[in-house]
Amino acid sequence: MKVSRFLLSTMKEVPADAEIISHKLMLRAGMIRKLAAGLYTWLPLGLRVLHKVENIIRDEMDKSGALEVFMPAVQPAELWQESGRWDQYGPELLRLKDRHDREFCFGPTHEEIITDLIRREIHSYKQLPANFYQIQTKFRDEIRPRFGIMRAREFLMKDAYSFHLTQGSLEETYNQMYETYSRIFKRLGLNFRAVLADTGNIGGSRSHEFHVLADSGEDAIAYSTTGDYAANVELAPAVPPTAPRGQPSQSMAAVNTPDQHTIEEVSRFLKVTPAQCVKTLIVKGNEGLVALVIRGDHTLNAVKATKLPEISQPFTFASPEEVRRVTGCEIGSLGPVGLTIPVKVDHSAAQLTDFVCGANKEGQHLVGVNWGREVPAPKQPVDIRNVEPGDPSPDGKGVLAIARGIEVGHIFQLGEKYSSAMSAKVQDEEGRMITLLMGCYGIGVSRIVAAAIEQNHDEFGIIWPQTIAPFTVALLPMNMYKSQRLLEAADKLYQRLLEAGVEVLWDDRKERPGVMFADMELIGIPHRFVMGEKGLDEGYVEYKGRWNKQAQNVPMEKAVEFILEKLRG
RNA sequence: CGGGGUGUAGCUCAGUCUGGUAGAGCGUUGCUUUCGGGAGGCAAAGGCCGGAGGUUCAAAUCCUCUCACCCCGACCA
Repeated sequence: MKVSRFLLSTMKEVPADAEIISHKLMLRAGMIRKLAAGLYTWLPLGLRVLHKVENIIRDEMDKSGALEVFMPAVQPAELWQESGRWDQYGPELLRLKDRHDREFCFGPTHEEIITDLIRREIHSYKQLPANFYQIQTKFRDEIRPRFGIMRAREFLMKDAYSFHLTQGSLEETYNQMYETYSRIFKRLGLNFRAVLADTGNIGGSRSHEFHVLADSGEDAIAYSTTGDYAANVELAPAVPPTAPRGQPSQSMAAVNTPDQHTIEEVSRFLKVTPAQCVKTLIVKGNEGLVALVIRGDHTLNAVKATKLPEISQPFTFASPEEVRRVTGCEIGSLGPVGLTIPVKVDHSAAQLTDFVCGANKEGQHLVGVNWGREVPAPKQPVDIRNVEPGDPSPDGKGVLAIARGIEVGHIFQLGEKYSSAMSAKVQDEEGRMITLLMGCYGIGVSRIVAAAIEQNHDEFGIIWPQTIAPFTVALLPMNMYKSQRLLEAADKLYQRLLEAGVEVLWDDRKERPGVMFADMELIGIPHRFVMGEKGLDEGYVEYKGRWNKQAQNVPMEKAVEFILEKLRG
């Protein structure tokens, strides 16, 4: 490709609304342009990368034996009503009506569609197991689209759905997908980690997420520093303390704590550690309000809390008015002592003796509080906090550390959730109708492009992993339009590279060298040949890898072979 | 959805408080130069000041309404 025939829309300045590095670089490199909130056009440069990602995924999925299909993006409401998700999904589901006033949605995912297809097409156990995938545009009406393509509303996703007669077969395919995903992310040149995950509103049981490790990641993942354990913090269980609760040594007393509301303020004011305090959070339950008590230095895990039978879904904090009605005081002075609503206590908080808590009176806290004395001892402490770095690993090996990750893949064992709701059944060997078991496996294709940039960039721009670079080699002749023989030499090398199947981008613009260098570095082409009159005289081209500090000279006639060698290596 | 903010040239932004003929830098086009790191010079094109209504002799500027976009937001108890 010649730059003069390409749309190279690079920018020096950064559009004001880009926050994270991948968003800035994708805009500056001319990969994407925003149309509206969460909606992006892919320019030719970006699309080349997107297609590379897509093709690697397609290749590995095909190798795994999965079959590609292509389902409609727009889906009839009936199927969603049948699965029950039409009502469950909420405002994230973009709903539409056609001219006959029939209801549709723009698919955020395709469980209903594939299940409908399979129940019509597959009738015998002999056709199982089966795994179908597609690469499709999805739409989720996110509350707050941000970070460019990273959290867009419209995005490209690879989703696969497998069907099984037995749990064993489901597990086999699940494990195979786990391996396939690992190969895909490895080929994409990403530093990633598979972690245990919550199943969210897709439903089902067992689940892993694949995260690209990056500080800008929106998810926190907990992993054992010595063992194999890794899980999304949403899910990672906090190991309950094993030691029995100690004996009280203080008597309870109320102290004045004027204008001290946060744990930090109160603990500093009273000269105790946050871990010696408890915080009381009041949330909506299925029957009135419920108080949740956790240790002052811990944070609530809403995903875990929502799984308690007493807590209503979705997880919602009580409003200040509701809190006042139930406790008679403001948020900021709450405590478990004397509460009349149900109280659920985290394991670590239940372990405390002589602790500090709000007095349920404005400007007062209680010290020397003890379970089983001023407050009923929690009969069944619960796990409702986020794990912290240094907590014991749930598998008993080592302690946990926390890293940030970008979720790029998610695999689930759905079980019968959709197949039973939509009665997708086949006959087994004995002619019995068996409800299918399902697995589902997603990859955020467009998000991967952003994630790859988060992991691979420097002050000059993007540094593409070889396998997804939009072009392999940048060919930069210096002042070519002043030298006919340089132009001819550049053209010759260009043709030779093309014939060798190398994706070369020839900067044939009448630009100054600085502009060419800056552009090619910004758009992240991994290999660069620079040609000048001097090199021509002496029979070499200058080579520099995008990640190299130093350039080197390569004999002109060896240039193609040199690149091919680099690509093999 | 709640709170905050921003809409002026393709991009980044001044100008708005204090009303009086629309600005800069970058980019674009043409010419020029000593042309290996976004260089210099000359010239030019390009804006209903997000939209609608109002106040005024006069509105980018003041008022009202609207639309769009951005940021923050339940782990505070």
